[in-house]
Amino acid sequence: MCLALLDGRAWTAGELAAHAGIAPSTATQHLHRLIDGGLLVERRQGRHRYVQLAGASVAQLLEDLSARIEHRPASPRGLREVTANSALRRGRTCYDHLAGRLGVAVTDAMTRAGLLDQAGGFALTAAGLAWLTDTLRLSPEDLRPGNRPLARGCLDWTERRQHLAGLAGAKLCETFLANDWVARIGSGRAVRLTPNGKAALRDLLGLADVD
Amino acid sequence: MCLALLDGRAWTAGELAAHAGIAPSTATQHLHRLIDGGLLVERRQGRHRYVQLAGASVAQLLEDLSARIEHRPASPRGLREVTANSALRRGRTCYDHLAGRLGVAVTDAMTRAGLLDQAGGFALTAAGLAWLTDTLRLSPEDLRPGNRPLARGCLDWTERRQHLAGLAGAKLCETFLANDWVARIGSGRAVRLTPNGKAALRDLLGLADVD
DNA sequence: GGGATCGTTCGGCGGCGGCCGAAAAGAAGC
DNA sequence: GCTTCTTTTCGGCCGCCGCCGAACGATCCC
Repeated sequence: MCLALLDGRAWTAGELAAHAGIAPSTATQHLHRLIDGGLLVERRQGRHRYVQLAGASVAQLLEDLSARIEHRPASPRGLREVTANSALRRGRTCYDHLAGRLGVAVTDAMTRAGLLDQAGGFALTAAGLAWLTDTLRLSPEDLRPGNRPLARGCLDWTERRQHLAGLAGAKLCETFLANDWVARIGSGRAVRLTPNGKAALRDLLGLADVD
Repeated sequence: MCLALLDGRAWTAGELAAHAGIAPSTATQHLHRLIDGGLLVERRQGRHRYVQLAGASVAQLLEDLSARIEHRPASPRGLREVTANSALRRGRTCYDHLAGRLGVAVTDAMTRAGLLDQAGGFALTAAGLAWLTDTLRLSPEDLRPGNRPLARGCLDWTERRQHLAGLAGAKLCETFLANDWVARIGSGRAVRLTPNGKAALRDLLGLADVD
């Protein structure tokens, strides 16, 4: 259930129970504990109860844990699973930022352009901050680091490389979705690059051949 | 046992059993699992078996987990514990780098001096790298980031702020210990700043009043 | 209001897992 | 060789914990 919630969206208790293959009553117990422990927040809406990760720090912790555990690919069976899997590898959201080959490609392009510093750790450069506000038209208020860091590296589960996370990563993903540069595939966390997005990446970051 | 091992040193199975208040046979079971899971490495030496965290990434994971769990101070009882506790708060090692008020003070001083970038994330600046090699005389080969990042922030358990971790943090701590700028108190992870260290911090970082 | 859907509460079952003690194995010192 | 010390192996016990089903409550839709 935690891994499912790593997509950042709100799930109902029933969805999570079905996803995990357990009885609804069992899911209720677990969700209560996770909420009591501060890992999840709930939002009641009619007869549904939506639960969601309590914040970016919880997502980070789960990512770190899963990165350590899941080094074996769960051997997909059948055509459906294989295509779903390859879509996930190509591009997806990771909590609230971009991941997969797409996420890593954007991160690397930003690093090449001097917008990110991956040599001394993981940080947005002054040029990077200016790029977000001037070129992408993000408001500086949105990029004020509160208790969440502006930029941080998140180990990509499929690429085994770091991609951009943190506040900047979230706002970047938000912008990509709002501009229709990427679009969600179905209801999952997989995303695909639109023709618009392809052009934007080429113009803004000199990124030519992203599949 | 994991928390005890977070000091970065090697413990014997018996020490860990006594520390955790469990029977030696029980400790053996748990240590086997931790080793099988790749979290610990062992080194057999005579009739002793030393175990140690398998690396910096394990330490980071445990730090992150403990930072989420231990927000309540475990109410020290008696004079001994209070003094031990205040020593830990003043300065200690956190796996292989400096922590406590001392660690945070050094990190902040480096940030003020433009050696660290904490605004855009957490990274060593070019000036910071030069400072480590030229002023502190660290060899550039030692600071080549392999799979471990050069700099990363580690949430300080007592200060609730970030201090410098990663490769640079480890080498910095190593240098401080080698130059006798800090010295271990007893056999624990607490450290104290020596008069030499006080002078060095003043000269190198303009850090005046560290207690 | 009636029926369907979703969620929760409660009781109870089964099994896993943590724990220990006793005994044995390995290593050091005499 | 023997003793001492540390660690491991093996059974076995106990308790917790995860699981479910059934009943109930809540909500929406017709």
